[in-house]
Formats: sequence, structure tokens, C-alpha cells
Amino acid sequence: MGRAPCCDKANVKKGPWSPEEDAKLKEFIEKYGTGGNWIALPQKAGLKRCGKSCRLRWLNYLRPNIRHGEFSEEEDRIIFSLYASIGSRWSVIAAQLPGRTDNDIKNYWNTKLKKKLLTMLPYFQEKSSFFPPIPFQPQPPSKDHLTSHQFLNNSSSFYTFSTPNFMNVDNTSNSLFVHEEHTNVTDLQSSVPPPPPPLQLHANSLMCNNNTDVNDNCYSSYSMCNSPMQEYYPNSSAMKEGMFMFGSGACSSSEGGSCMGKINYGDYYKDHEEKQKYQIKQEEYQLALHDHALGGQVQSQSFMLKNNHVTPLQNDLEEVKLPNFSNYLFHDGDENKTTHYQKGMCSYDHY
DNA sequence: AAGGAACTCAACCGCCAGCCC
DNA sequence: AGGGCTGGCGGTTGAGTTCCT
Repeated sequence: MGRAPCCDKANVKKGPWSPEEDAKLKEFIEKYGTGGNWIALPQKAGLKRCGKSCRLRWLNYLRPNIRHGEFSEEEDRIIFSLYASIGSRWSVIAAQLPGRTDNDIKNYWNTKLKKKLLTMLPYFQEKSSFFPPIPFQPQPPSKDHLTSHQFLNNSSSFYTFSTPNFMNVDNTSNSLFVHEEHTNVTDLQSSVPPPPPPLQLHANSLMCNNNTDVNDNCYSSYSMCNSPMQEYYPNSSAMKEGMFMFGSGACSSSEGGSCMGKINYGDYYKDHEEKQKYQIKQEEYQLALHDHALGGQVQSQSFMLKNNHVTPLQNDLEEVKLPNFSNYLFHDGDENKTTHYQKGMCSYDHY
């Protein structure tokens, strides 16, 4: 026995709405509201339509303040970012774009943005041959002190909804994911042993846009493969997936913002003998990355790659800012111009 | 100019969660 | 507790439009 149909299929009209039907529906809802019952509405409004069809027509087309037409660059960026963060939850994405409907965004993604994303892939695939992994693995601190769970529990900024992976949708301080209530490094130092070692970054996954808008924003991201971090965060999907990404950083290169980032462990190691070594290594690493990755300017929006695929990761994650990543140096490739402190993020499995 | 391919987007379908009885 | 109903959602379809040869 199948489910009961929501309406009498034989007696309802299907297909495009006529202007008369639109007018009837609009007038009725403006006069009486939906009455909290879409199924009963068409009969009351004198429409031979399924209630669901009425609801869809109203929400996607007739209700006030709907915006159709071209999406702006900013909207593109938000959609990209949110898609990377939460996948195809169009209603959630639509909630961040006033006047846009989930259906519009879904269509826009499927017809335009997805292609835009795919056209970017060859660029990075091509670049990957120029960006061999740069080994940088100082001796990790003893992991006896630290389990991933303990460590993560010391982190204060948990995000409320699950995300398949994460990405900053940053627009400077208005970033959706940037919370200021962050555990400060000093507090953590008293309770958390030294952080894991710096990452072995794969420069081929370094991505940055050349967005030089008013806010001079850039996105950056890193992929992390075979990282010693896996030993420290065995439950992290980011680790399992070989992916680790950071939020945005600001770029100030007037030439278009080639940029890159690095993790700053300096504060973390200030009471450790390792500190100086780390700082030196960081500088070496920074320069090495710069040489490899920033010979040319990367001209694209940022997005996520996973094994050269752009589909979102399929798992339930929460987001957390790992305190040792709460600051990292962000560099735009121009040694004399810019060094920014930004926040980083990591995702992990939450059990 | 014509016909086919590709694209767009409104609308439909079916699943699912939450509410109510 | 559980079954039915409804709204909400994401995936898919297909008619209309535009592009290409």
C-alpha cells in the first residue's frame, strides 16, 4: 500500500501557472494568509492546484521581496563557501542570501556555479606537477600527553551545525564562522601540551583568489596528506580525508593578491626550546612555498578539492577552531608589504 | 534559415521530520 | 506509543529558449 496522495491528482492542474492563477493565489494569501494549511488553501482560493504546488509558487515566485536575475560576485562567493561547508543544503544557503530562493540557488549552482568550479580544476591539476610536497616535519612532541579528543575538548569554539568540511565564508569580520569567543593561547598552554608539529603541506592544493575588492580578501586553503597530524587527531575526518583547510586571509597585493599562509606556532612554543627552531623552519618553509607556489598569480575563487574532486565530503562534522591554529601568519607573497594574523579552522569528527 | 544540441529554470516528485490526535 | 497528515526539502524533469553548426 502506497502513501496517500496529497491531493486528487486527477482534478488538479499541473504545469506552468497562468497570470490569472498567480493573481488568485496572491490575492488570497495577501487577504487571508496561508491559514497554516497549504493543502486546504487551493480549494478556498478557487484554484485547481495541488496545495504543494501553491506553496511552491508562492515561496519561489509570488511572495514579496523575491529577487530574480543575475547573482553578484559576492553571492557567488557565499554560495561557493557555504556549499563547500554544508553541501547542498539550499534552504540554509538561501537563508544567507536575502531575496533568493533555495530553488533559484539550486538551479544557479547546477547550471552555472558547478561549471565554473569545474573549469577551475584543470588549473590546479596542472599546477600540481609544479608543486611537489614540501617535507617539513620537525620532531613531533610526545603524543602521550594528548589525545585528539582531549585536545579538541579544550577548544572552545564549536559550531552549531554539521558540516562535511569547512571553509571560511569570510568577508572580514562578518565571517559566518568566525567567532570571537575564542580560547586564548595562554589559557590553553596551561592545560594543553604542545601542539602537533607543523603540517606537511602540499603546495599543489594551495589556493587563493585574486579578489582585490574593497576588503582585499583572499581565501586560502591547504590540503594535508600523510601528515603527522593524523597521529594526533586520528578521529579527524579532515585527517582521514587528507584535507585541511584554513579560513581566509587578507591579501594586499595590488597585482592581484597572490597569497599564501602558514601556521604560526610561535606563541605555542614560547616556553619551549623548540621555539626558535620552529620559527626558523617556518621561515624556510614559507620561502619554499612561496618559491614553488607563487611564481604566478593564482586567479580563481577558492574552493575545496578532495582527491581532485569537488564534491562535498560525505560525513557529519562539526567545526571547531583548534586553538593552536587560532592564529597563523598570512602572507601575500610580498615580503615587504603584508603579514596578517588570521584565524584558522579545522574540522573533526564529533562522536 | 533550419535543425539539433545545450542550456535554463519553473515545477513536480518523493522522502522525511515534526506535529497532532 | 503510533499512525496519519502536513510542510519542508533536495533531486529531477521537461518545456521553452538560446546557441551552434
